[in-house]
Amino acid sequence: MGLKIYNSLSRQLEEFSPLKEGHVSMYSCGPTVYDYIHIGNARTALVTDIIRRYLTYKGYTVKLVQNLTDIDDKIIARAQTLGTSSSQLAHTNGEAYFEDTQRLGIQLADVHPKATEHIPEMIDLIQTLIDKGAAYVVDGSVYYRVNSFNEYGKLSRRKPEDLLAGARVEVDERKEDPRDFDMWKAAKPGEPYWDSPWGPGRPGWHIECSSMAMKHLGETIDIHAGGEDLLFPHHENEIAQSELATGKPFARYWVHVAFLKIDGTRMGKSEQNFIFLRDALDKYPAEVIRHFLISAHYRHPLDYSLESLQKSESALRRLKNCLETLKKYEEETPEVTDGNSSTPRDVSDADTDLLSAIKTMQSQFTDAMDNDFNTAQGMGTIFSLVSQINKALGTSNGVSDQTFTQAYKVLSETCQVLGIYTMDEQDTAGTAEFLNPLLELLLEIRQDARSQKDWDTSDKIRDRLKQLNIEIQDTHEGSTWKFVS
RNA sequence: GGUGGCGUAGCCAAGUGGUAAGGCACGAGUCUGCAAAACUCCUAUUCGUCGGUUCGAUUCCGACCGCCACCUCCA
Repeated sequence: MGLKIYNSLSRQLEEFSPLKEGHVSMYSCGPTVYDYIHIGNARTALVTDIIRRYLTYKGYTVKLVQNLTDIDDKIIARAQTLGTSSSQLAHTNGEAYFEDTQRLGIQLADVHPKATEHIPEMIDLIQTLIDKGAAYVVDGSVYYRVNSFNEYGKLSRRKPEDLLAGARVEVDERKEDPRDFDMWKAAKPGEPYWDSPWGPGRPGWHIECSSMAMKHLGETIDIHAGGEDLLFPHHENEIAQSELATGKPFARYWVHVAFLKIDGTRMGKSEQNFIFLRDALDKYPAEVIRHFLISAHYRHPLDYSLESLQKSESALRRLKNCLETLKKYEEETPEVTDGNSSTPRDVSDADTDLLSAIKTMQSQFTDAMDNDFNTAQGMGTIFSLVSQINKALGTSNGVSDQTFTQAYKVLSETCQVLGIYTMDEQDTAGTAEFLNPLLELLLEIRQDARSQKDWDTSDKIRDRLKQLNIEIQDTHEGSTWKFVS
């Protein structure tokens, strides 16, 4: 079964086949950098990241472009209140965006174009549209003539009369039609501007994405992603501009990510109910936040709460325990490298069972992800395998080290598609190495005390270490320690 | 008013025209000197309500109730 993607344009699940075999071009609408991003913004960025990781896992070569809108009304307004320049503010927040998303484990896109660095391309595109009679100039601003594109509304399924009936459409006497939107905004006094054939001004939001997407990915791109709020008018307008200019389909698959909610309503900057991603990252590990954000299908709303994050933390602990146990197995197993790996060895029933469970997980995980990137379901398959591995680990019923090694390999690779298991050593690793001999000594002393039933000493060591965030774990194979928070 | 979506156990959340994945919590157990940690097991005759189609519906259709979003800058 191949990959299916829900295409907002057709409102259907479609078989995915890229324009150029083996290659996928993907554009994701990035942030307007007038502030830090919140967790809701992060959801879209994360979904994009996972789609890209999965396509790569499937063997595609993916080119991902994600823009930065670094000039717009909000940036100008915010810069004024902060007493800084728009470009400085955009630069600072742009850097913060990269910092935050990378902390979340989101890989950098192949290109992160900035609007202000593509003004000539935008001017060209606007000129093309004017030449085609699809735009008109009024007082130094350029408007797109919606009436000139008869497919307008095909993405959002909005009819002209519906739009007009809304009564919330901005009234601007200078427009021929209330639906027309600006591609070039004439600069008001004091605003930053770029020169253009129509006078000083700045690009409109929609033209930015049209022109940057086409510049970096060509006239037709495979996947265009963004938050569901962008469907109208942003994406509708991108289509109108791009398709009228080129006469070709702009994007073949439109992917829209549902909102992150908080207390049942949308998390949004205007609602003032958001939580900055960086603040969340200060409290929870990146994998926990990732786990939470992908615990529901991307087209379904997800409600943010501390409780949900705690659930993710617990779930992830279960996964990590399993992975770490398997990893130890691998380290303790000398690699058999006789150059001929087909050496026959005894394969027990238990091996066969676990090996088949691993295969089942792989195919079910792929099925889940092939079904419009169903991360929630994919996660389910991962945890089912964890359960089976734990059983095998617990019973020591003759599962070979090689099988556990295989389990570790497959499980960790699968988790990495979702980005919920990083093999990077924790920053505590160095400290742990230093402390280990000391702790070994303490554990030894404690063990002596326990042998003599000196519970006071034994418990004192345990309790005092606990106060230092070091937890002693007594197992049947002796005592171990680890950091807890 | 127009458009789209959602309602599944205590909570979160997949899913299918043929009888409900997974996670968290709870409870029980294994281990332990006691704990903790870890692991195992257990938990929905039922999928908002009412009708209809069907041999059979949670899944399809209709109505209703409740919730959310977009139509204005927002991922």
